[in-house]
Amino acid sequence: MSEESIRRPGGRSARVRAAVLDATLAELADGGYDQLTVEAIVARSGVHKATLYRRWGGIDGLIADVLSRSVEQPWQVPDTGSLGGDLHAITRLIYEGFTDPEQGAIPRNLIVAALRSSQAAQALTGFFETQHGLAAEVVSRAVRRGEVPEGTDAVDVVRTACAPLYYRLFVTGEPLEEEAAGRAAEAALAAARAGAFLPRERPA
Amino acid sequence: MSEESIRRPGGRSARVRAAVLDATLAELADGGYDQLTVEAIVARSGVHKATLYRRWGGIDGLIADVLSRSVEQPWQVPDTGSLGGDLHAITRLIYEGFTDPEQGAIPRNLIVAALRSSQAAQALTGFFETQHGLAAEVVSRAVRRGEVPEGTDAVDVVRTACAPLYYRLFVTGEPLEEEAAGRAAEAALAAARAGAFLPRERPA
DNA sequence: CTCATAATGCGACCCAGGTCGCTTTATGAT
DNA sequence: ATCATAAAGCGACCTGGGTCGCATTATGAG
Repeated sequence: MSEESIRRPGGRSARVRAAVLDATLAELADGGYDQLTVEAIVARSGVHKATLYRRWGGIDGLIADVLSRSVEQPWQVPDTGSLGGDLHAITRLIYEGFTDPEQGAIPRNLIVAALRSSQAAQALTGFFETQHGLAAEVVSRAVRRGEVPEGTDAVDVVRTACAPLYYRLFVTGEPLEEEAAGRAAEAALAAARAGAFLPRERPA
Repeated sequence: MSEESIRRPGGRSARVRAAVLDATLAELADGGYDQLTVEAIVARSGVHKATLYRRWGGIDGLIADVLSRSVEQPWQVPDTGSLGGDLHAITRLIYEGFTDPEQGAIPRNLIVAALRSSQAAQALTGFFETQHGLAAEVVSRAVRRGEVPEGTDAVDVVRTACAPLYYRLFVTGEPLEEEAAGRAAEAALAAARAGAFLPRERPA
């Protein structure tokens, strides 16, 4: 949206954007969901309120922008040599990313904030599409190795591994322990091996 | 919270509560997340704004009340004779509940609304705790039948079956098809059979 | 039937979120 | 260096969510 469509990528616009995004993350870090107010961001960044509304349209657009920015920073897809190892590594990454006592609050609050706005929710959809696409690579490799049957829906394996973590964190509000993350990976692995992610043939 | 703690369960309080909750559901039905405003509910129910704030404290409390009310209406846990059949029935119930072209909007918007408030999110946690507890029965039966290994974490099987549906609907925003629901059940079944939900012994 | 009072109705009020028109600044092209 | 203009600053203003004090109603007890 507000990627490189800026007419003047020179100093000022960039500085303002950086200031606002930094302030947003900072606010997200110590504050949380409810404290993420335009006033606070304006106060912290020193940018005028009207400017923020003009460029982002409000909190929603701001969160969406933060999200789309985080997509641009790719991560290293694990490659341990086995599907089980890779899935465990992925769920562990998620687990650590969200539960780290210091840095975990930022992504956690970011997702929560994104869930609270229709506009940002769309950005979230794109975010996960990207992440799923990247992560699906571990399944493709496993198919090539013959670990799981050909025709296995790679993205669905990833979804199955990740879903329980997000489910706990953001839907049911249950605590997320390390063991739960491991189990989710284990379950996805077992299901994939059993062929649960093959295109179904009969309506059952 | 606001269950039977009402001092005057007689006509008026009950009428007001019914009117407000009905109006909330109605608003949830046709409107959606963002249209769920106090003004709209007040206008539709004929109840005064101040009354609503006094009794529920705002939209958050109202949603929480609607949620806790829906918990009281228990559902029939399926018993098809096999774990696979039961899990499929459960995910199908969820699928139909949320995707029904007419009635589906209400629970969908209700969850979305609940996700948007700290207070209602707590009510959601209780809601899922109850649902999980009920649904876990199908796993307990399967353990007794010897379908899955003894020691299997029943609630975790249920979580694994349900998580992908909620994940799609409320986190990633992907569409939820019937096939995806079936696959989730299938995956949970396969994983349970393979012993993925046994207490782990070694740190792996 | 009467009465104390819980609960709602009512409207004025406050204030934070968001908008608007204008001014000022700084970017990038000439 | 100059200049047209995109973008940010600025403050007044508007709107609507949320609160307060008081009047009114209806409930349930005696």
